Amino acid sequence: MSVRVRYAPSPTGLQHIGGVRTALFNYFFARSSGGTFILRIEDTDRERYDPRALQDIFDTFDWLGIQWDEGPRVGGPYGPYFQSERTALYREHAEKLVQAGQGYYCFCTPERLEKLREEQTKQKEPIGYDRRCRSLTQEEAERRKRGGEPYVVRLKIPLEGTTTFHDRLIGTVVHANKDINPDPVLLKSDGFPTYHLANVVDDHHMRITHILRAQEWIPSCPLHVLIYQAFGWEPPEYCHLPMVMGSDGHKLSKRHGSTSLIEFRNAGYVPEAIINYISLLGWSYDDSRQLFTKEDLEKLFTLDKLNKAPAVFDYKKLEWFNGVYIRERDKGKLKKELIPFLQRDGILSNPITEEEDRKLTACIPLIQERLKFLTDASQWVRFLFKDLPPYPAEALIPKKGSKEEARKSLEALLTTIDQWFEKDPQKSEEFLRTLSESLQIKLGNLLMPLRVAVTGSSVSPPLMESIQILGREETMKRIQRALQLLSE
RNA sequence: GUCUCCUUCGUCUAGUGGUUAGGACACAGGGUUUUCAUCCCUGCAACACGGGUUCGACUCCCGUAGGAGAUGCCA
Repeated sequence: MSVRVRYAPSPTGLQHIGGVRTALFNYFFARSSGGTFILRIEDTDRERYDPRALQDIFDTFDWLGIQWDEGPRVGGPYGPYFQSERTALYREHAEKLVQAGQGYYCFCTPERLEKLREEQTKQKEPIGYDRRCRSLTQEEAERRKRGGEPYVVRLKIPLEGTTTFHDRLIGTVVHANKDINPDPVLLKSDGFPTYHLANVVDDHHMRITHILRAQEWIPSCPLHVLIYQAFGWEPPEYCHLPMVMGSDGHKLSKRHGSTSLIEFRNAGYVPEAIINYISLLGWSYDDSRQLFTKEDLEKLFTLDKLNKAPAVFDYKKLEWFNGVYIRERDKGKLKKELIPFLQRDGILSNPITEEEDRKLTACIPLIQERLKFLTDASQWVRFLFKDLPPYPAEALIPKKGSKEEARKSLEALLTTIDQWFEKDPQKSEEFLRTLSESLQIKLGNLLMPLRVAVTGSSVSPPLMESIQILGREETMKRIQRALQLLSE
């Protein structure tokens, strides 16, 4: 039987690291085993539904380059792939359970349940439904239902015995039925199913063979198995993935920093880095390999190399991956990616001018290996496109140098500009070394004032190459201004 | 409270009875370099604890401790 797996997000919030990790593992498992990857939208919570969250799902996976074989936009033989369009199916199944005596109507109001919970908390009793409506006679229940009283459908959890499921990673897990959530709601009073019902019904009808999801679902797994059993269906194979934690050991969330993919994208992360790093959260290939492209993982991913223990999300390591992928990027592609960020920071016009485009192309090789994030580009290239912001005269003086030395350096450089400008780098450097010797100023100290004069900072891309891009006129102007600053 | 899961360097991990416990990130030091970065070298640092089983346990079993997750008409 060929593998069929799904990622089933709920459009109630932005796609985050944890969800995307689950999606990726499902996707890679499908690809590496020649199976099918399905996207199903679990939009059964009408209260929390957010259309922007739906769009975010599409945007996120488009950005990552992950495509599903069945689901929204592409369709498939087991659609529709929005649960909100399948409510008749769930209602029908819930009804079937009631008729079979596996479920029952419950008329308890949210207020009563609220009070019950309060009471249980106060008495330090286990919290859960007290199964009041379970003992209603069928006639009574039917009568109240027909009378228009709001109701939910609950599952009859066996009072005794145990429920067992097998997990590919964890092994066999046994729960005592008395410990399972007492008679969970399957169908809400608004006619929509809860996660438990919709999930099981769809996974069965969509012929899902493996369920890869986070370990936070383990506690509700026996409940799902019970639903399968109530319908007389065979449950799929389970594989509960280790959770992703923040640095404090708690489930990764907002307060740990950026968690939604859109944030990473806006912060200048590159999709290759995200995919590579996330894939190593709870999975590994061997004892040393770190670098994996999406294509690699589509071939190499295997459930056997999953880890059981939760993994702490390390922003530093992600950062490293980001640098790696920026460095090995095609220059043309990098340039295209950089433009929106540079426009956002007001460095390039929108649309970009020919002159800007020429300069940008020239400076990509200068900054590529210096970027950890796409957003870093602005600080490196601003001086090439914009006037220098004011800087103090002291900035022109090297740490182990004097004002006089700085002045001398700049004057010498200004008068000899034609001898080091527009020459090949080697000759230029040769000249500057000679100049530094004749002035008795160390090369570093000779060039630092120039660097600051031209770039406005003591940290910059390679100087001579930058100056080539800046142009002779502008360079001279900046040196003159620096000299003026020193004489004030 | 109850239930379930988990436990190797600070972090991600390799390891399936006999290893100087390996790699990566981070950190520290050094080299290359006109700054920064890249690159290279070196260092740092771990089997939670206690019992078994065994000639021999990081590896198997049982406890303890610690951590996490779940206990909704959210998923």
